[in-house]
Amino acid sequence: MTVSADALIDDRTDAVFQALADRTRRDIVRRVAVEGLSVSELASSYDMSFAAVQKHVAVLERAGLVTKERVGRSQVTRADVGAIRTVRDLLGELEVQWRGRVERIDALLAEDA
Amino acid sequence: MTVSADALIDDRTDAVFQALADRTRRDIVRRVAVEGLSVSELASSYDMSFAAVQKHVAVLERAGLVTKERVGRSQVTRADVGAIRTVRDLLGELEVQWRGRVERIDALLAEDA
DNA sequence: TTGACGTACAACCATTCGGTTGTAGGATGA
DNA sequence: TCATCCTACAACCGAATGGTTGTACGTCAA
Repeated sequence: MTVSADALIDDRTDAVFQALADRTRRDIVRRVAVEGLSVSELASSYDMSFAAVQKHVAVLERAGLVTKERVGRSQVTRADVGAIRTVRDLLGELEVQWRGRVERIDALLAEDA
Repeated sequence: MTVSADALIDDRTDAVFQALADRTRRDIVRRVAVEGLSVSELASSYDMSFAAVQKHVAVLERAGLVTKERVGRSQVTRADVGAIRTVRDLLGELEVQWRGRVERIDALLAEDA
């Protein structure tokens, strides 16, 4: 049970970091964090085809960083509330483990002194 | 000047997120955050070739998340002190922008009430 | 000196990625 | 209704990724 759960978490984490590993997608997240934007509004900001931007939004959506909501004929994209916090927490966990290492080093230094 | 500086930051950020977008590499970072490990010590933990693990370490090193130090015939890998914090700060920045959006929504709700 | 160990790196392979163009379908306004 | 706007998606392409095996080089111990 926990094995498959861990695998799911890993899948999710893979997807999230992969999604953020592209500057266009990071820029999209920044912009839709400020206000909801349609795909075509987003597309007009970048020097690439509409389809390319559409793919980027799809990647972000699959990673759960962004949600889409149909409004009339446009599809309004918004940053997901909890997702960014989740990523930061993952990094925070890493930082805690790293801090443990630093404390060990400090302890060793104190021992020498 | 600032343009090229921004481009460099983007390159770095691309590399960091990309490096963390693989569960084996995340696991390596976690482990070398606790204690320095040689590449072969790392390699013995994963069900893949030595060369594959070596490549993963190289990716982490290029992203600046990890440093290698020669000790005898082994190459001790350690998590880089500032790097993880840098990544967390990047996420923090995103979260600040997202929080700005939430405050706008709160303001609108207050207006209605 | 000679093995054995730890590492580096090249070459190769299948798959994924980031981009393109083209086609098709649902919603809107005249 | 009909032209237009916005979106969706398939097919394709070159480059990068994640893995493999094989070869070569430095370092240590006997």
